Amino acid sequence: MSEPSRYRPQAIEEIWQERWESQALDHTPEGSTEEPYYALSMFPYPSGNLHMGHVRNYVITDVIARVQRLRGRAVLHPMGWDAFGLPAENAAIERGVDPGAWTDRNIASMREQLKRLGLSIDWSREVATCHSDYYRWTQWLFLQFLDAGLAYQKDATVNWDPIDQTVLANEQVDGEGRSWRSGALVEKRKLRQWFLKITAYADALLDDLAGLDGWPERVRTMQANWIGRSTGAELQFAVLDAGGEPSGDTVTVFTTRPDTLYGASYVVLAPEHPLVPALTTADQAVAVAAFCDLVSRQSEQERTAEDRPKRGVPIGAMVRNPVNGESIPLWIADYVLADYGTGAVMGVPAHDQRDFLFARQYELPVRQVIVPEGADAHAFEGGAWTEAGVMIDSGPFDGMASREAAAKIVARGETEGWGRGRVQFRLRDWLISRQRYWGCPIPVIHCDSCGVVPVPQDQLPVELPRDVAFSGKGGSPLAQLESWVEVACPCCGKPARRETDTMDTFMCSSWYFLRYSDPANTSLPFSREAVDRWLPVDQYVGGIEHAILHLLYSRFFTKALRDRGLLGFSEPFTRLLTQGMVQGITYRNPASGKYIAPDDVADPTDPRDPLSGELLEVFYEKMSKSKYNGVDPGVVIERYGADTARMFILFKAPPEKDLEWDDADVEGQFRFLQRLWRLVETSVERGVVLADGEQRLPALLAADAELTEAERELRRAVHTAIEAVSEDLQGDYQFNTAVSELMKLSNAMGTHLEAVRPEVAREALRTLVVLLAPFAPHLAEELWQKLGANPDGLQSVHRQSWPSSDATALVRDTIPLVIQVKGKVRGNLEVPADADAATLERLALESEIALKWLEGQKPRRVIVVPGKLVNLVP
RNA sequence: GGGGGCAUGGCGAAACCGGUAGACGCAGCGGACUUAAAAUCCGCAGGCCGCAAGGCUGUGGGGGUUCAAGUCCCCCUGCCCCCACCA
Repeated sequence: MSEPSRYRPQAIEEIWQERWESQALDHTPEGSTEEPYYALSMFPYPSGNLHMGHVRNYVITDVIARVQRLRGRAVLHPMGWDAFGLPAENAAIERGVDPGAWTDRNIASMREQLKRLGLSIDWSREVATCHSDYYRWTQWLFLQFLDAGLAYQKDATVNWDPIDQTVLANEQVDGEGRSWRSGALVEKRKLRQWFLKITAYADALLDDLAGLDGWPERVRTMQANWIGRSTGAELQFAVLDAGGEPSGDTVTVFTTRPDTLYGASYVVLAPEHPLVPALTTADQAVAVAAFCDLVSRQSEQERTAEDRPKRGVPIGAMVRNPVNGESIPLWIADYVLADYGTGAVMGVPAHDQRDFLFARQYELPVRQVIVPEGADAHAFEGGAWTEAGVMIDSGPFDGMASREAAAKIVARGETEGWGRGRVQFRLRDWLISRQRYWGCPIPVIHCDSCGVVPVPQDQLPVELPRDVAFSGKGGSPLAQLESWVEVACPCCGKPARRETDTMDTFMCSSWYFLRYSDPANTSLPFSREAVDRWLPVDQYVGGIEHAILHLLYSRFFTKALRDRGLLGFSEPFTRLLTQGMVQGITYRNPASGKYIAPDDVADPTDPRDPLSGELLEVFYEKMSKSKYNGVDPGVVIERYGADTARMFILFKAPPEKDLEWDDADVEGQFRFLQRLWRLVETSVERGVVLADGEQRLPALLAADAELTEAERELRRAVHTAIEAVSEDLQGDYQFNTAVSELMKLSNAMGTHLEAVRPEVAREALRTLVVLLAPFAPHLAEELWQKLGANPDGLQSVHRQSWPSSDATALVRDTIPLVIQVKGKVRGNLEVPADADAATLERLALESEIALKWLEGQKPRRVIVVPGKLVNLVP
């Protein structure tokens, strides 16, 4: 016997990757009759470094794609790059490199890192949003939105960095209202900005969530909350002049509780409300001006601080409550938001906690008009009663249920002309303008004569100029490049100016999944035929951090493009899997708060600060550089191979849960793969190979129904594994238990393989290797070839078909019957598998267990669950 | 404040529709092999009592439904996530 070879992933993985690539094994079958399946990972930003979060994401999608191929589907499994964005521009500013070249280098390096994972990606369909053959179509789609009236310009209040002279995204302003880069206090500025009218689809985006039953409930809820539909009413309060007569002005409030109208003791406007200057009386002018000034200088943080005291001033005017004619004062207050509802609310202190606090502070009347059902007293103290109840002190509505009264009051308002029902959304239109260089240019031209003129389609793409200077100061480099900005108007030919804003990168990522269906199309972003063939995406996989924005924007794009006739479906992603984070072991000195690198901790069982000797806290947290708890995928692959990394990630935790990286567990996975290697090695040495005679198993089964006990056991293990793994890989993906089923099968094979006839051994080996293929593709392929008599005689294991289980192999003659007495398990009884309930009851009653525990009593009741248990209740 | 989720051995986790809780693995312990170690193989392993046979107990806490509850219902506690002066 020769020296057994060892499993050395380094020696096989890259070889197989190259061979698969040269055979175009992962190319998307076009024009095939097989049913299409689209498996998609959220594409990465090309930072240049692959981290474990990426690895987890792509490995999960890869397993899904590989399983679907084995099941006979035509699979589209693409990859691309979300390649516009600030890091490239910062690299340009800080190091003087060209953002495009910097991005392309990162893409090249990340692509190589990805390929080492053995992902079955069709790289021929790769897209990068920063390449003009892609962003040309982003621009084309923008023009579609413009044409549909879904893209428009308006003045908006934005975060303005006065030092860097640029607009910042909300995420780029820290908690103290300072720019993340310049450190300057950010100002609010009004600038003309581009928006997409996502609110036009608010109802559809909300209502269609109900049909997305392949999405996590959590994500659907988050989107629903974000859209925030609330049903209520707009009510008009007439402004009164000094003599108490209507002045002609009207204040309109939005409320979800029209039933509380009789309890309104004041009306309050946002300080920015446009009517404030006109309605302020002379004696309040100074106080109002001072208050507005104070509010405008408050930072975002101050206005949203916890326990914010509510402040306001009366502006002098009075308004009339439309339902009872009462005169009540008009205030302004900082707790009313200018950009929600009408920017005005009615103050009902008895039935709104904020109004209650405000009224108490300024000694405004608190009048209860709804009481809890069954209560007759004015029953609350210290807060507002905000639930539904029964109406009191509300004129003709007294005694009515408040829900009913709400509708009646609105109806009366509609009759009398002071109220109407209204649906309000929290969702705002999407601000897509960025005063940045490294983004997709907005393809419009501003002409003094013609106004906003779209760039003609035959002039797309509007390319980003490469000869720009990056100073990081003075706003967008595009705006400073006169040669690029100055252009003839496509309409009238007179001198005009290009739009210098670029698009939010979320624009580019809102349609990339459509482009993969038809990536080489040079006349359209995608053909209707291709997009309708492959989409919607069958399974989308990515991080929960995109639960709202990216997924909502993509849904909006899909619906808007459907209405333009560009595609024929309403939702882009049929199923969504949000994978958990990858956490690294983290050491922190609790006294100093400093993080310590694991390498600097001498003894992990007694972790000490290497400098001070203090005891360290140990916990798992999301991997990050600053916490020294990251694990480099490249290092892991170098050491254990991609297959071990894949198996570990899949086995360690269910996909949607956080995963704790643990080197010892990685070792454990490696050992498992080594065992599989030896199992096959040993079989091959015994001459058990797959190339010949495999078809003889059915003959053996037919001719020799009396298999040995070991053969039956092994076959049962094989077919149990097929059933269990198949089950784990559909519906909810349970890769962790699927891997554990492979382990069980390998354990059973370790026990029985040498004791069974070759035909039975072959079936087990073949099944194990095919089931393993989606998880550990390189090792499975290597084992597949080792098992073949002629190394080139068998096709790739990845071109096999998913095994189906043989019900006869699962049949048992006897089963262990659980005997319970009064619900407690008291023992097992081996009984014929096909025994009926009466037989089971008799066997149970005759058993020693019954004799011992019933102590001669006759059971009052006997519950028989055939195939499972008998419960004897004395 | 509103909404969503989670809680099972030393650890990661499993458990179909209510039917033997802890599969599978990590760490641990014992044994075989070895001069020795590593690797490998075999075995043990929720807790408590017991030499053992065996018994009691056990899925964050309390109650309930049921022949039977990790699983269903009510209340409580702790942790995580999202939104948040949204009228």
